Amino acid sequence: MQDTKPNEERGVAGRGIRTRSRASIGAMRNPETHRAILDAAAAVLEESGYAGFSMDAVARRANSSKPTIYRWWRNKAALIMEVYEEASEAALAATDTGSLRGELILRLTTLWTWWEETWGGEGLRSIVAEAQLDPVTLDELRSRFVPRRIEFIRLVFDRAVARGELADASGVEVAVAHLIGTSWLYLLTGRLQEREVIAPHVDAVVKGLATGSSTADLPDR
Amino acid sequence: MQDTKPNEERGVAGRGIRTRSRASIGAMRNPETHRAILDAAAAVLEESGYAGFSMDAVARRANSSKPTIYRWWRNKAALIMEVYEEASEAALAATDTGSLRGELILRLTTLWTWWEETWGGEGLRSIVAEAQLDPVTLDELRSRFVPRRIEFIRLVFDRAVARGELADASGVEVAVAHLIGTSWLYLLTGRLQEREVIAPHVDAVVKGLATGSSTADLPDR
Amino acid sequence: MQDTKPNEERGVAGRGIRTRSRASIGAMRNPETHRAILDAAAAVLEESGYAGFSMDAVARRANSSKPTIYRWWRNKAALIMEVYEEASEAALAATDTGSLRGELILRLTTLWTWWEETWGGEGLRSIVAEAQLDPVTLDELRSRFVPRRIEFIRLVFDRAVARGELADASGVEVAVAHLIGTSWLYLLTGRLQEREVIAPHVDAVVKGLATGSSTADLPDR
Amino acid sequence: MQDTKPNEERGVAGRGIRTRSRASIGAMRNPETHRAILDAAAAVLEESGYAGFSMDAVARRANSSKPTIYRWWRNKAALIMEVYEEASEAALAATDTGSLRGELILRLTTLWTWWEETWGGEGLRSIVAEAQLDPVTLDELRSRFVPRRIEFIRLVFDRAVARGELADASGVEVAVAHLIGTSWLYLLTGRLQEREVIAPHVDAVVKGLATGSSTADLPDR
DNA sequence: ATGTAAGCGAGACGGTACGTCAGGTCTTGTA
DNA sequence: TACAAGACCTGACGTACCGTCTCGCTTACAT
Repeated sequence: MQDTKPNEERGVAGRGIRTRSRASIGAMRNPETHRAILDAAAAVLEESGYAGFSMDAVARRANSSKPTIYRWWRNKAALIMEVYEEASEAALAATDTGSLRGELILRLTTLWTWWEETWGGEGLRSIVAEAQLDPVTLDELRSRFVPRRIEFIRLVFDRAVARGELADASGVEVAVAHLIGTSWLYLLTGRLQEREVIAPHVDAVVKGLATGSSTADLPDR
Repeated sequence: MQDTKPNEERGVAGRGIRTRSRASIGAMRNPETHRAILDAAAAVLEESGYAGFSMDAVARRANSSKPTIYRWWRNKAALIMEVYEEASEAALAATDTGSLRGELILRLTTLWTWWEETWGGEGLRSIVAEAQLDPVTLDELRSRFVPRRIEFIRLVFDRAVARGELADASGVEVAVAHLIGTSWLYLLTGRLQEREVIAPHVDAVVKGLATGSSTADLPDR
Repeated sequence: MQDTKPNEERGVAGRGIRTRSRASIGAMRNPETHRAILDAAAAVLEESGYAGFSMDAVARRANSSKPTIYRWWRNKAALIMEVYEEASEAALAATDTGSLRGELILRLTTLWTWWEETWGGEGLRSIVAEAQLDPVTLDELRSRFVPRRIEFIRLVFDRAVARGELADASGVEVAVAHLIGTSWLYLLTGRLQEREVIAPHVDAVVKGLATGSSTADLPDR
Repeated sequence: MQDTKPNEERGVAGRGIRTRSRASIGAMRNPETHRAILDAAAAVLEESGYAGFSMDAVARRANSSKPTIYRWWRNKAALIMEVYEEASEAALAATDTGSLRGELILRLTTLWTWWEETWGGEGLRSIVAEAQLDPVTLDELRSRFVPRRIEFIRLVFDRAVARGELADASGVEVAVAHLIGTSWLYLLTGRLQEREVIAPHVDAVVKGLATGSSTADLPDR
């Protein structure tokens, strides 16, 4: 995730542009190439968005080649997923504010802001869109990608349970789906700037959990 | 639905005043062709899904032609939106079971089932994916398409208010976003078969509304 | 060929643009419409050349409609042929300078100049190109159109025979084909500005005819 | 012929000095594909003529693809030109019968026959027609294509000069234009079957050259 | 030290779809 | 019945991007 070669000869140009092409380093995967491709992918997403994101553009930008990209990533979606996960982990560091509500609001606000102000949102929009085109990618999205995003929110609830703010973890499943689903909805419909809806949603979630998750007293239809 | 303007905008003035009459007499849009194209679009979605949905395929299937399709619909997304809205209105007729909870569960279950068992889900997935590719489509999605979907759920809450089951409409906004967001999340990640999550989500929503929407007693971060 | 309606209400705009649309004059062919279409065809050729010459453009320009054009002309080529013949007759009036050589040079120079400085050349280039696309048009070109163009040159030779400058008309066939063929070659390859080649060709023709057309003294292979 | 430059120009320097080596190693143009496309182009011309000649048809026939064709040929005209030049060189081999007249008649007869009995004529008709649609193609026709065709005839005259049958090369320019122009005229108007006109034209040319090209004794207009 | 096998760049390639253009026909309602 | 308006089908255009392939260079590592 970090360049570990201290003596690398990367040019001055910014992210994703290798100024000199370079050949193989032998019969092993070249980490510099790998890095350059990920950086280029991020840069292309940043500059051109999903609509302008083509494998050719990434290869050109990375001073690499399409076959090399396809050697390491199954397809466009896999590449975007990797670069998204890497960047989101770096950008969305853990927080602990001591209260469930505060932490959720902070976390979601940070997320929405990252989505809107970097290529992050474009990245996730790309992943979702690509997944609609290919069953394998959709499966990858469901079984691997989304669970990790869920974990990102779920941790907050786990901490609340640990410190006794929540009695148990029942209802957390629903709460997380509520927050993730709503966030995606706002992302995918271009409404990320409506940041003021975050607090009400968090409040609804927190209140729902606080009063217990029993549904026994609810009238059936 | 069924905006029949041939690609450029009609006048803005509403309220029954046609700002400009049709520029001339002459051949009118052929409703049979219109119908055939919509039917073909649905059929292609059904048979080939979003990945196999091409304007060529629709034109071929409708015994029509690409120029004719593009005369009436700006792009793929516009066509799918129209056919989706038409079909969803027909398939998801109103219900009234007398209780907010029951009605929401019924409505969502019906929706998820329609999505999964017809081309409906494929249609919405297509619309969302296409919107990520084109700003104009995204705008159309946000400003026209989603509000109508929201209305579909909101009506249920309005009825609950009318019959006194809910004190007021505060919090409905959040509740609707919760349900729509969650539904989209499950649709877009291929988890529509997990129908058992519907009830817990509805319960969370109903309970949240029942106990009032005040957040004054919630601890800030 | 001329507008014969003195009280017509043509606008001020130049050739080929009817400022107001007008409807049918009943169950007969409307000569004004006919005229407007021919004028529009010439105007479109002038402004956009063969590449930009479309039936839609002509209809629009004439404030007429495609069905009306197709009612009177079989296809694009037929329309261009008519407008070309009309204009060429008007532009290339007869001449009589008293000598075969002088008359041929004058006639050809006038023709090349008309081709180059008006839409005339574009018109003939269009006709030739269209004829390569459709056998019926090619037949029309061979059996009707070209003979008239040949006549245009042949007359000069006939006059030379009449005044005794030529002994007989033998060899005229070859001479005419030589001049027409060369002119077309220069037109179709975009070399009309090389006007200085006209005289040498005319000289070759005149000399060939003057010395008799007998080939008896020529060595066989 | 067979310019294999991928659409943009190579360096201008000629004479065996490659001004720039290939930017990189890597996959070379596949000669089989190149061959297949040329063959397919000829086959489509043969079977469907110019009217039925589409890039789609060629791509389909060659088991290739449109982008591949457009990678190597700027447009339809460029493709037809290459295939025409290749085939005409193969079909119209040099001849030497010892007399100017005999050689010209043989050469023209061979040409007209090849035009009429193979797709050759259709090819040239296509080239001429296409050139009327696009200025760049017209320029290519004038500056490169036609000079080569002229050379084909001019060689005959050069040989006649060499063996003393002609005093000098003056007048050859006119003679060649006469023969090419006439041949094109008969080709483009669908009169190739009138092979009997060849000899008179050749005779006119030969006689004109034999008696010198001086025009001093000709009366001016 | 040397052969081998992989990584790599360059980019050609087949395929599929895009959105547009033009030709020529058909339909509608007006004059 | 001629006409304008324009909808319509057909078929081709030239381009974009996908993911695969071939080529020949370079280099680590096993021999």
